[in-house]
Amino acid sequence: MDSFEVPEVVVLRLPLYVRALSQLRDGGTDVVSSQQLGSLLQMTPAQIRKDLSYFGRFGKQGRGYNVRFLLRELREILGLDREWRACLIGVGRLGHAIINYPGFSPEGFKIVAAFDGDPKQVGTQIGGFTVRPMSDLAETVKEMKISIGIVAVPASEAQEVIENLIENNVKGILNYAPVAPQVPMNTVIRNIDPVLSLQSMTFYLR
Amino acid sequence: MDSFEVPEVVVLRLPLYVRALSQLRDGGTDVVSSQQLGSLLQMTPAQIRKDLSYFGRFGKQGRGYNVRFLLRELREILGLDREWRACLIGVGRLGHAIINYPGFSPEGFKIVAAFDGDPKQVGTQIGGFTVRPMSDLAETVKEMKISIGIVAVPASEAQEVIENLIENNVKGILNYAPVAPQVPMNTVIRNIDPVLSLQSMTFYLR
DNA sequence: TGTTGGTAGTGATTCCATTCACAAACTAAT
DNA sequence: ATTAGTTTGTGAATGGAATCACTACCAACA
Repeated sequence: MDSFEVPEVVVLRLPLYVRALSQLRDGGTDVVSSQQLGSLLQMTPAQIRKDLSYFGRFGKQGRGYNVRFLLRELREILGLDREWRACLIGVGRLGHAIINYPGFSPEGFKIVAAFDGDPKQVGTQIGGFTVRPMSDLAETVKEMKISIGIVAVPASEAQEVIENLIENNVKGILNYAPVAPQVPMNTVIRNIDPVLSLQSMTFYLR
Repeated sequence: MDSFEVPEVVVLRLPLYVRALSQLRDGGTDVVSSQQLGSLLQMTPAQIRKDLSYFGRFGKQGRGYNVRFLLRELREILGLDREWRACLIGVGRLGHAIINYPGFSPEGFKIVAAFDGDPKQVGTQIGGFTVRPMSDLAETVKEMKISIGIVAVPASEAQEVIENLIENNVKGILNYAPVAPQVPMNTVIRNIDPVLSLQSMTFYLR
């Protein structure tokens, strides 16, 4: 698609629209205006309309957007109309929490394998999975068609693990380690780092 | 300070500098140039210099920045030169993981109390704390000088819990619930939402 | 003590995102 | 039909952030 002409900030906002639209649909709303959506999401109607206009014309003048239709379109644009298979690397405390997190699978993100570099962890049972050694990564990724890697290893090992994933053609990385890993341009990385969030928050709290 | 003239994006980057500088210091580096820091953080030297210039003049021309000095200054600017006390709301799986997460306290963020709305959870022991009922929030926040609330309750309860915190003068919220809560302008909220991250990632993976 | 190489700080510039504002188009009611 | 009231989609205008490019400055060394 013409992914390159769409500003990244816009792509980052699309999931917010998806979530809001899902709520509206569940609440029985059939049609919504950019005005209403804007007040729900605390943003200007103009921004919503402009964002959507990058991808097509989804609304009806004088009326608004059909909730179900727009939702379906946005989910397709984001690639959410199919299942995404992910593997977890690192089955410590954080890894446990991730594998048991109930929010992923309803949204189509399925963790299908767990790995750990520590031989003591390998073979143990976690959340229905047998923990695999890192040496199995290549084979498992290929066999299970894994396209996303969720990294929950200590900071010191994160870069190495991520490089390992990338070598095995995993192009999406969700990184929980408190580092800012270097990745090639064709891979997509998202960092989850609560400490960074807190550290910028305190600036405004002093 | 003159918090209002500093763009928020700049404040969001300061913690990245803090982290990189800490690593450099631990690695024995005394002086670093914006060039070096830039290649470490994957950003342009000019941006780093401009960012820092909002707060003062920390470098020496022809030489660079003294790592320890700049680190100390940035930590002070961000308010990281003191301890921040936080409470956790919600002691389910996610809450457990948060309370046991070892990354907070080395950075000066101490969780000092845990709450839950579920009467069955109240009184149980978790990570060294006795879980308190929500009715104790006001008193505990005041007594323990809590300034940050970490929200790990189901989406349906998040808005209410957050309003409760705000009413009790907690002005910083770290929200793990998959919602975009509405907060007054004088409170600072940061959302941790891995599903949103994944949903924007897939756009580029299709 | 000059000279070379390098770097910070910063106004000017460019680039990009957001907002504005309006024509076109739809609804509903008279 | 006509009209009044909405709302979209979008070019134009605005606003703000990133980059450029230059000056002032520092260190090292011949």
